[in-house]
Amino acid sequence: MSLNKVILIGNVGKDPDVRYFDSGSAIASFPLATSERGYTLANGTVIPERTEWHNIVARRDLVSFVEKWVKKGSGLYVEGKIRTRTYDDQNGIKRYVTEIHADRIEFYSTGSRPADSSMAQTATNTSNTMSQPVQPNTGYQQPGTAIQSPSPSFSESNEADDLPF
Amino acid sequence: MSLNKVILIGNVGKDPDVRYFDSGSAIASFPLATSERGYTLANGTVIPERTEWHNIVARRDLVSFVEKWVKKGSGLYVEGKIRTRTYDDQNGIKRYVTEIHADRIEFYSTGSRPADSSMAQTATNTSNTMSQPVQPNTGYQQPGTAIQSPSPSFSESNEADDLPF
Amino acid sequence: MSLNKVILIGNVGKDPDVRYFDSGSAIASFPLATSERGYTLANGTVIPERTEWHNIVARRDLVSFVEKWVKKGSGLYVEGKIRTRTYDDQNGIKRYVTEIHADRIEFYSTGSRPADSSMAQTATNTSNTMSQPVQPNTGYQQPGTAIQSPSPSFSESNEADDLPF
Amino acid sequence: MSLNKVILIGNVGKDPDVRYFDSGSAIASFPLATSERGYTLANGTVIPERTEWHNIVARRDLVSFVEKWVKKGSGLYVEGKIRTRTYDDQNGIKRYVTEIHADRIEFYSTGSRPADSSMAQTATNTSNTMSQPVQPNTGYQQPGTAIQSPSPSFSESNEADDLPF
DNA sequence: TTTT
DNA sequence: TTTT
Repeated sequence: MSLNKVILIGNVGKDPDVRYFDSGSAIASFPLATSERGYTLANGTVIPERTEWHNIVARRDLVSFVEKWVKKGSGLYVEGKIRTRTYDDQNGIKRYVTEIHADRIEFYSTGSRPADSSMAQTATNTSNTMSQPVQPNTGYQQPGTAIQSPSPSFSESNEADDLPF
Repeated sequence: MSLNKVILIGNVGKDPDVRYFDSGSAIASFPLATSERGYTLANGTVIPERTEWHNIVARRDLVSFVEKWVKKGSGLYVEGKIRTRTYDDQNGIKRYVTEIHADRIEFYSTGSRPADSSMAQTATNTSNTMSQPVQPNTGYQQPGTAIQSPSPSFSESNEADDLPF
Repeated sequence: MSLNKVILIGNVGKDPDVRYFDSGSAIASFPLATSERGYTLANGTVIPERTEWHNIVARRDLVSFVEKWVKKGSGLYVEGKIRTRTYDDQNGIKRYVTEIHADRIEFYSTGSRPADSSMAQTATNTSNTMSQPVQPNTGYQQPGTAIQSPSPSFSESNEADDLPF
Repeated sequence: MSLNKVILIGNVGKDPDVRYFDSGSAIASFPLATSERGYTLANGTVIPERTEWHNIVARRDLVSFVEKWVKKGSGLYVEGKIRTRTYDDQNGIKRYVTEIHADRIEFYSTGSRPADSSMAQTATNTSNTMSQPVQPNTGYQQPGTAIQSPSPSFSESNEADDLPF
């Protein structure tokens, strides 16, 4: 009887941090910015642009995707849930930090070039016929794709649909 | 080029706090719980239930709606955006708090009784033919309504659609 | 530069239809009802309840989940995208049918019993310690779970999070 | 116990059709395209781009917004619910058409110019200090705005927040 | 019929 | 700390 759903489109603030644990699991995290454009009211009041920073946390299959493709500046579509965790800071004071635990991460092309979507979508689809990105971290690169309620990056994206309709 | 969207269904943790300002504006806030049911893994590991608390903030027209109808225990559907603000605590330490700024709040009946939705939906609809809730805060009351991509509580909900289809 | 996202919570209208193809692929489909509660306007006009029927289509991993667990009456959370396809009817007239292609399907308990969520969540999690539903199709059964931006039924749901936080 | 929610980002296929009724109500409708980018599978299979057309229906306050600002080519963010209605075609055959009844419509800038968002947002905010678009239908114009869980076009968008935080 |  |  509960729903906790977040949908974000924004830009990555810095290269993801990826940590591996002895258990074999891993976690990737990075900041994502969403921006509300400023405007001016009828009475002349200027409402400035406002940028919101979200702490994105990725686990399991999403870790390798993030590690391989997500960079500072990447334009992303992120679905997930809100989680607030507590920790004690250096002064022993209880602190709260709210994070978005991602269930889905997709590139969201910001409009410009007709990006090649195939290579970034599937961890298992490495031997495809598409050209690989040559200099993946040179500024604006986005293996991006349009999102149609973006299919799960790993389980469904690039599988063939050999169905009669 | 940005999207910051949150959709929650959960229960209100305590009666809302409503504050009025000299400017004439007002703000209502309350905690909302969403719960992830626990489960047991194949290997026997027990994953306990997990409850997430969200700080909901309502402004403008939503304030009077919240003040009038939302109580501890209310089952709500909330749409909004994530905002993190900072403040200095009593020790002058910068603190962060993440809130959900609501764009839409609707009652979400948790299934049981065929609740009467009309009275809770519209601030302008006070003289309707429906009975008012008598003891609005006695436990499980929910003026609730099913949600069909719930229409804005105040601008669209109970207006007649005198259209030919 | 595109988004096509649907989120539904409703009830299954009849047992799913599952079809298998020579290629090895399969498809499951079933109707899902969402209901808008009726209400009475201030002027006395009665707006009746309205039920919307959605054609849900599931593919790949979701097929076996649907086949095994989804029944007439099931309360479901469905995420997906809208797709309209055309076909020629028996009179050779072009017809349109709009479907929701599911990316995620979860049970959504309608409140009542503290349902046991584990068994319905993971196709690979059959040997867990939880009791199986005995009479899975006797009316109100729902292996259901609360949804926290429900994790992918198959790729993420019941995996252990052996992480330090 | 129901949710019927659609979120779309796409482009308008042709200028909206606006109809007025004797009752004083009005309705606007237009097609919106969302596109799934094509890709090539590992085995060489080419999956072509796929465009989905959605029938958007706007009522009440949204009508005047649509009439004034939405044009063929406009990049829009649309929230609403799915509705399928029936009608008898010229041969007396029952036909179905699925529409998206919009609860919210916002411009979604496709990246390029730093568009001025103020004028398109609020029907009541006509005397603001922002310049009005001079030739609103000359191709690419978009009064657009970034969307932060976009605030209701008419009830909340450009109101001042004269709150102390 | 739109966009990239 | 990102983008427009």
